[in-house]
Amino acid sequence: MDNLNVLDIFKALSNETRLNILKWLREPEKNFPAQQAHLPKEVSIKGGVCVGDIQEKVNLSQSTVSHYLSLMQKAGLLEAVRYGQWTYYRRNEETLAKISKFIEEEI
Amino acid sequence: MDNLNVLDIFKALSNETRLNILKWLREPEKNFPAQQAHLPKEVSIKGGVCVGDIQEKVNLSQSTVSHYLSLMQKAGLLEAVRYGQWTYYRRNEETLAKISKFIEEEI
DNA sequence: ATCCTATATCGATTTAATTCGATATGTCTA
DNA sequence: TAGACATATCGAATTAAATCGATATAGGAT
Repeated sequence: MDNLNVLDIFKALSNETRLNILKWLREPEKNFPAQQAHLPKEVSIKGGVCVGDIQEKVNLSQSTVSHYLSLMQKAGLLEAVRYGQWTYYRRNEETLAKISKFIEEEI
Repeated sequence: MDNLNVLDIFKALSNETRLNILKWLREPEKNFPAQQAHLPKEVSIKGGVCVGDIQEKVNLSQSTVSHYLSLMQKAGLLEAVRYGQWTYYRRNEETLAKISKFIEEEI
């Protein structure tokens, strides 16, 4: 949570599926039709999509997708919110903005 | 030369030494004292540093450094200018700018 | 307590990246 | 043309990433 772990971020971005996940999470409603179906109306995890919905879309094993999401979270690209038995992942815009700035200013 | 090869770019950026090389090439005169010592005064390869000077600084084998530079060039992060027996590598600012924009707008 | 479902972790296998020393290529100089 | 450098490429060894199925954990429902 502290400073950017630039190497882990670039490693996480070096994979087509993971890039797609990030891209799709820009517009969760559009890309994940069943989005937040498990949440009661009064709860909302803005921009969050659960692991199962993501897995269905990427067509890789459950363990692989879980691993990918965990990698991205550790790199700071995603944040996770747990609701009941579901984990909702959403973009961490702060890191995305920082890494873009980092390329402009420090690389 | 065509469009961004985003995956190759991120892979190239996923390595500390390669990141350092890019960073150092922002200020070649400062980071490579012997910079362009082989060039006659009337020739200038703006921002370019030869493989040997880079190798000396990173302290990896000649073949590894050559390979790194080639990777970065193929990814579009560097461009190479040959002068005599030397190859001068310099930053390709266009790609750097594009990748930063890509993160902002498309990931 | 038991079962079901969602997600995480483990262990193993396959595939890709790192890194080297040796060799090839290309250019300059004598 | 031969030798000396600078750089590139090759082949091999080691290390890391990708990916899976199986199993563990944790919450919800009966």
